[in-house]
Amino acid sequence: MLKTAIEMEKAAVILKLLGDKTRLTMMKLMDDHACCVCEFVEIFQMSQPAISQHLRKLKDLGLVEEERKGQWIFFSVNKNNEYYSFIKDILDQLPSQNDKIKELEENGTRISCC
Amino acid sequence: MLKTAIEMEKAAVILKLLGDKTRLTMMKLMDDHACCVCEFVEIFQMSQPAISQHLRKLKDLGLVEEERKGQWIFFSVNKNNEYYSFIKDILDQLPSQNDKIKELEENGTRISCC
DNA sequence: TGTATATATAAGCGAATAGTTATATACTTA
DNA sequence: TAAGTATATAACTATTCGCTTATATATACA
Repeated sequence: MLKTAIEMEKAAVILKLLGDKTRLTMMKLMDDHACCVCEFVEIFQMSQPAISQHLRKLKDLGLVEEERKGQWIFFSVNKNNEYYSFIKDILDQLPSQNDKIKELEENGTRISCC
Repeated sequence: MLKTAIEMEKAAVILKLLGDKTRLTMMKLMDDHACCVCEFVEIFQMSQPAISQHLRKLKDLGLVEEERKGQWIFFSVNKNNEYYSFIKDILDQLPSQNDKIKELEENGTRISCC
């Protein structure tokens, strides 16, 4: 039953990562929109390294992917990840965080993607 | 949007609790079976206080409920909890842990409930 | 090329976490 | 009531975690 053990382990690791309010909100946002680091800095009023470190943890597990667009690097949920459906079921039960994107747009701090 | 904020916060707290392999497995087991502390001690080969402390955290959040039956206290998932459906969706994606109960029965260390 | 902006990484620190051992409490049964 | 079993709690410890500051790297543009 090695596979079972590994899957419980993996599930626990994923849930632990999602068990942080900042990362959870980031994931919810990135499931709908590609976001860059500076947007998260604005949204969470948190230092840039702190945001980068959260994203790195998510990336290390394959939960998010990045795409550079010039100056910016856009992060989004990696929907090809083996565990995406597991994560998606969780994210779908969370309240929309789109108001945060709207705020960025109103502030003029939204980085548009193209 | 206070409610939204509270719910994200609560979701993160729940996910953090589930983000521990021992607690996650306990929850999966307790979703199907009422279990007592000494069974978990046997299953996880972990000290009794360690198990009690995990259960206390789950109980403090209202995720599990307990029922004393004589000498033993049986713990099970609290299906009346406001967030049960959130948790259930997660548990349903995990591999069955019933083999662990079967092992107890084979060892003669399963405490039957009545 | 030089300066500004965006992001990543490294080192360090305080708080939280998961386990331990020791001890207290509660129930069972002889 | 005394001894045994089940569970809880307290105190302690090592590790992990999330953040900070300082610095490095990468791109844009004048």
